[in-house]
Amino acid sequence: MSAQETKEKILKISLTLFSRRGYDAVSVRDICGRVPIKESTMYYYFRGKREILQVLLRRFEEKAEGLMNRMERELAAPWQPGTGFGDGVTRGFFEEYLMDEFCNSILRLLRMERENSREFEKIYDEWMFERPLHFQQKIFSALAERGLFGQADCAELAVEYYAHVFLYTERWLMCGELTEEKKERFRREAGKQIARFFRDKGVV
Amino acid sequence: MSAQETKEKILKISLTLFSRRGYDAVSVRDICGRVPIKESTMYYYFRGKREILQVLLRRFEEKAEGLMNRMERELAAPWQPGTGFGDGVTRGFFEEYLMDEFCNSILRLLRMERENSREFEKIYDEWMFERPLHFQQKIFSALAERGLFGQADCAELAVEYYAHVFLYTERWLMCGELTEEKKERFRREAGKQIARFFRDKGVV
Amino acid sequence: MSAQETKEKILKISLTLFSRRGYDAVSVRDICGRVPIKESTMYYYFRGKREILQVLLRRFEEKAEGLMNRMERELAAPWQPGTGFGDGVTRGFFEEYLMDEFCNSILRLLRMERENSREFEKIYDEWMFERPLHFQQKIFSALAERGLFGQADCAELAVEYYAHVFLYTERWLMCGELTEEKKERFRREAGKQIARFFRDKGVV
Amino acid sequence: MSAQETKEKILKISLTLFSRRGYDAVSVRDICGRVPIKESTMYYYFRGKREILQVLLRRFEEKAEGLMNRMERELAAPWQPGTGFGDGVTRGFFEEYLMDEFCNSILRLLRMERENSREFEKIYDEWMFERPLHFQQKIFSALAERGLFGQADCAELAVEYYAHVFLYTERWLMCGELTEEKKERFRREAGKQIARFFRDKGVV
DNA sequence: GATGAATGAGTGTTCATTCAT
DNA sequence: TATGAATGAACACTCATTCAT
Repeated sequence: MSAQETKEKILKISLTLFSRRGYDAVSVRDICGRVPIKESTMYYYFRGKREILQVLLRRFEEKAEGLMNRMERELAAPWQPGTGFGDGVTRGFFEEYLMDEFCNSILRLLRMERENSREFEKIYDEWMFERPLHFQQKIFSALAERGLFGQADCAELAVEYYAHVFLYTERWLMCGELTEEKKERFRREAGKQIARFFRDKGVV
Repeated sequence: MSAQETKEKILKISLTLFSRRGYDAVSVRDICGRVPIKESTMYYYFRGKREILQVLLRRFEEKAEGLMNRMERELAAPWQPGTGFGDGVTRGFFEEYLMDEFCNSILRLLRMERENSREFEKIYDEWMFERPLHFQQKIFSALAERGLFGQADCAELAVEYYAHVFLYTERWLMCGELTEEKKERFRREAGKQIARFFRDKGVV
Repeated sequence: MSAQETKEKILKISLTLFSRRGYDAVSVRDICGRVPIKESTMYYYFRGKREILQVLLRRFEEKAEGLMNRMERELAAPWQPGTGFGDGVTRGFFEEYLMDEFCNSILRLLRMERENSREFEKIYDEWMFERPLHFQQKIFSALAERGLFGQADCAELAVEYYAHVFLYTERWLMCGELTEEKKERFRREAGKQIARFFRDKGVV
Repeated sequence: MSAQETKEKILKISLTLFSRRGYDAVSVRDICGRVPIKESTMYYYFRGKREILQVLLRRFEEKAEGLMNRMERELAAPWQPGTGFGDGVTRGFFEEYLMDEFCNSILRLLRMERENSREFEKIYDEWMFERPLHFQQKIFSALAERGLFGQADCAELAVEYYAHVFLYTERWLMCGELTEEKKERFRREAGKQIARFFRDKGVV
C-alpha cells in the first residue's frame, strides 16, 4: 500500500468510526487496528488524533462549498424544457450531499460534537440549517422569476419545505448504518411530502 | 443529606453531564466531584456507572408514558367551548415534554447514544418520532370527529405538522443550554408555523 | 504499610532518583517499581509527577528556612567560652545542610533542573549562593563585634571563605553517592582550608 | 551543503541542545529539526544519538589536551619582561577554555551527565578539577622558581586560588546563556579576587 | 547522500471498579 | 453509609532506530 493510500485509509476509517461513536469514544488504537498500522505509524501521517479530525472537516467544507456553488450555477442556467425545473439540484442536494457517504458521515459527526464545542456547533448549524435553507430559498426565487411559482415569502416557504426534508433526514439518513434500504425510504417518503407541498402551492 | 437525597443528587448531576457531553465522556469522578461524594460511595448507591443511566432511562419511560396517557385522556374528554380544541395537549407536549428539563435532557442524551447502541436507537426513535407522530395523528382524528377539520389522511397530516415542530425542536431546544430565551423563540416560531398550517387546512 | 508511609516512601524514592538522574529522566514507572506500587496508585497520592517535585521543593524551602533561622538565633546568643565562636553554626551548616541527605539531594536536583527552568535557577542560586553567603557574612560581623576578627569588608571575606567550602562541596558532596568516606574527606579538606583562612586573617 | 558541513552542523546543534537540556532531554527530532535534515539522515552520519555525544567528547578531550600542553610550553618559555608572568596562560585558561563556547558547553554537559554515568563523572572531575588544579600548581612552581613567589606548598595554594575561579565559573559561566555581560562580570570579579590573592601572598 | 515509511518500547495520565474497614 | 487505598486496562503520544529505495 502506498503512502497516500495509507493516509487516505486512516482518514476513511477514522471518519467511519467518528461518525458512529463520536470523536472522543474512538481511540487511536481502534483506528490503527482497522487500517491496519501500528499506532506510532499514525503519528508519521498526522500530528495527532485531532489533526485527523481537522483534515476531515477542511475537506468537507471544501466539498460542500463546491457542491453548493455548482448547484447555484445550474440554477442560473436556462430551463431545460421537459424536466421539472430545479429537479436536478434537488436530486444533487439529496444524492451528493445528504446521502453521500462522506458528507453524511461528517454531518453525523458534527451533530454529536456540537455538544462539546462551540466551533462545531457553528459548523453544524451552517451546513445543516443555514446553507440548505438559503439555497432552498434561491430555488424558490428562481421558480418565481420563471413564473412557475406564485410570488410569496421565499424564506418562509424554504423553512416549510426544508422541515420535511430535515425530518426524514434525521429519521432515515442520520442514524445507524446508511443502507440502500434507508436511502430508498428517504427518497420515497421525502418525495411524497415534496410532491404534496408543490401541489398545495399550486405548482403543477 | 439523607441517603435518598444523595441518590437523587447523583442522578440529577449525572443526567446534566450526560446530556451535555455524552455518557462516555462523563467520568465517575466528574459526577462524584459535583455531588460531592467519593467515587467509591457511588458504588453503594449504584452497581456502576451503567446503572445510573439505566435508572434514568427507566424513569424517563415511565414519565413519558404517563404524560402521553394523561394527554390522551384529556383528548377524550368533551370539548371545553371557548378554547381551541387540542390547545391544552399541544401546550402540554411542548412544555412538559420537549421543554421539560428532565425529558429534554434525556432526549438529548438518547440522540447522542443512539449511535452507539441499537437499544438507545430504538428508544430515541420511539420517543422522538413514533409516539409523538402517533399522538398527533390521534389529535387530528379527534378534531375530524368533532368536525373541526376536514377528513383526510391523519397520518400524513401528522407528519406534515410534526416536521415543523421537530425542526424547531432540533434547532432551539436540543443544543446548547436550554435558556428561557431559546424556549420563547421556539414557542414563537413553532407557533407561527402551526398557525399557518391550520390556516392552510381551512381550520379557523 | 499505612497511607502516610506510602506517600512518604514515594517522596523519598522520587527524591533519590530525581537527584541522581534528573527529573525528566526518571519515569513514574521507575518510582513506583521501587516503592512498590502500581503506577495508578501514585495518582491517588499525587496529582501527577510534577506534584511530587513541588512537594519536595516546598519541604526543602521550609526546612532550609528553619535551619537558617535557627542558626542565626544561635549566633545572637552569648559566646560559650571554651568553644570556637561560630563553630556550632558552621558545623550545623555542614552537617545539617550540605551533608544532610534530604537537603543535599534537593540541591543536586536543583543544580540539574536549573538549566531547564528559570524558577529552579532562582531557587538554586538562592540556596546555594545568596543565603549561605549572606549567612557567612553575618558570622563574620558577629565575630568582628566580639573582637575576634579584624574589622574588614565582611561581604568580601564571606566570598573568599565560601569559595573553599563551595569547591569542596561540589567536588565531594554533590556527585555520585554521598558516602561516609566522601563526607569525611569533605570535613577534612574543607576544615584544613578554613583553618588556614582564619590563620591568614590572624584569628587564633 | 556538503556532507562535511552537514555533519558539523549536526554536531554543533547537538552540543548546543545537550549543554542546555541534558543529553536525554534532547530528542533526535529536536536536533534534526534545527539542522534541518530528516531523522533518518542522521543515521547516515552517525551510528546513533550516542555516537554524536562520543564524537563531541573525543574532540573536547583532544582540544583541552592540546590547550593544556600549549600553555605548559608557554610556561616553560623564558619570561617576557614587562608582562606579569603567567598572565598569558591565565588569560588563555579563562578565554580559550572556561569561556570558549565549545569547551564551556561540554563542561556544562558533563556536569549534568556525570550524575548518570561513572565515565562522565570521571571526565568531568578530570577537566574541571584535576587538570586545572595540577596546571595551576605548575604555574606556582614556575613562579617560585623564578623567585616571584615565596616557596610554599604549591598544591595547597593552587586549591586556594582555584576555589575562587571555580566559584565564579559556576556562578557566571555555567548557567543560562553565556552572554558577553556574564563573561565580563566573571573577568571583573574573578580578577579582583585573584589580585587580592596575590597581594595577600606578597606578590607584586 | 538522503529520505519515506514504519515500528516496539516507553511516556505520563485517566478510567471504572473493588474491597476491607 | 461512606470512604481510603488500590488496581488493571486503556488513553494519546514520543522515542531512537531500521531499512528499502
